[in-house]
Amino acid sequence: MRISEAASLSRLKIDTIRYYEAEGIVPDVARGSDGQRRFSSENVDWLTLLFWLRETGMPMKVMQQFAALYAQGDETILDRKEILLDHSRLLAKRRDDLDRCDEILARKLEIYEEFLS
Amino acid sequence: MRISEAASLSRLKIDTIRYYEAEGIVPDVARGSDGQRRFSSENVDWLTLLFWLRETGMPMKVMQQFAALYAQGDETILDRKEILLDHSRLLAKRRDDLDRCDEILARKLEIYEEFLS
DNA sequence: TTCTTGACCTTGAGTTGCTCGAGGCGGGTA
DNA sequence: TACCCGCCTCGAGCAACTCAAGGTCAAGAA
Repeated sequence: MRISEAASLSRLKIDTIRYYEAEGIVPDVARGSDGQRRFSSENVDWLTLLFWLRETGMPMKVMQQFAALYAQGDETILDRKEILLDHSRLLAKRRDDLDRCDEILARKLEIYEEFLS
Repeated sequence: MRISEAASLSRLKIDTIRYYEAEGIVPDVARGSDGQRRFSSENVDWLTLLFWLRETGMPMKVMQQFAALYAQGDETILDRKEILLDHSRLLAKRRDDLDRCDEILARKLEIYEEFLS
């Protein structure tokens, strides 16, 4: 498939996909005889993973590491597992942040309500 | 208190506090006779709120709006309430994102485990 | 008293991660 | 044939910091 379809499936924007490819975090994107990118469903799965990792705060540098490990093949699975476990710890921290912010908002809103009544 | 104390209490970095002030989202920071900033505990409360809003993804533009409303006084409380309610909807969306990403990570890790065993 | 240290100041440049605009190519339709 | 559409590359622009350079001032050591 072409880039627009890959974009809507992965949720990444077209520009972002091209940028990621330039940054070397999307391996093996084929090109048609017209010079346009052709994405396999494997590519799309990868892009989708990238979307979620980035959306939840993984830095580019880590994604680059992750992609480099992926490109090296199966013997790097332990390292990749470490990266994903680290990220899931980050997710937990983010959830705490959200809770904390929710509390603060609730308190502020309560004060507003008091004022408005 | 001085900027370093305000920073450690609010969790913002010193540079970020100065940047925020320059962007007009920290109202009324006093200066001592030495030209250095002096923060009141009100200032720190405000900075802390900014920290949590930003940490959870509120854009600068919205924070600027929010700060401008705050500076105008009590008759803007309804507008400020709207902004905070919007933000709390954003928090809910973020929580969904985290859950979604958690699922994806769990699935990936499962595949890794299968491979490793 | 002079010297150094440390916290603060301003200004301007650098960084990250996109995002957009300009200009160009090739394939399908009116 | 003319046009539109989706794709391409390259380079600039943007948001939100972050850091480096160079300067002031107060307090304590030599």
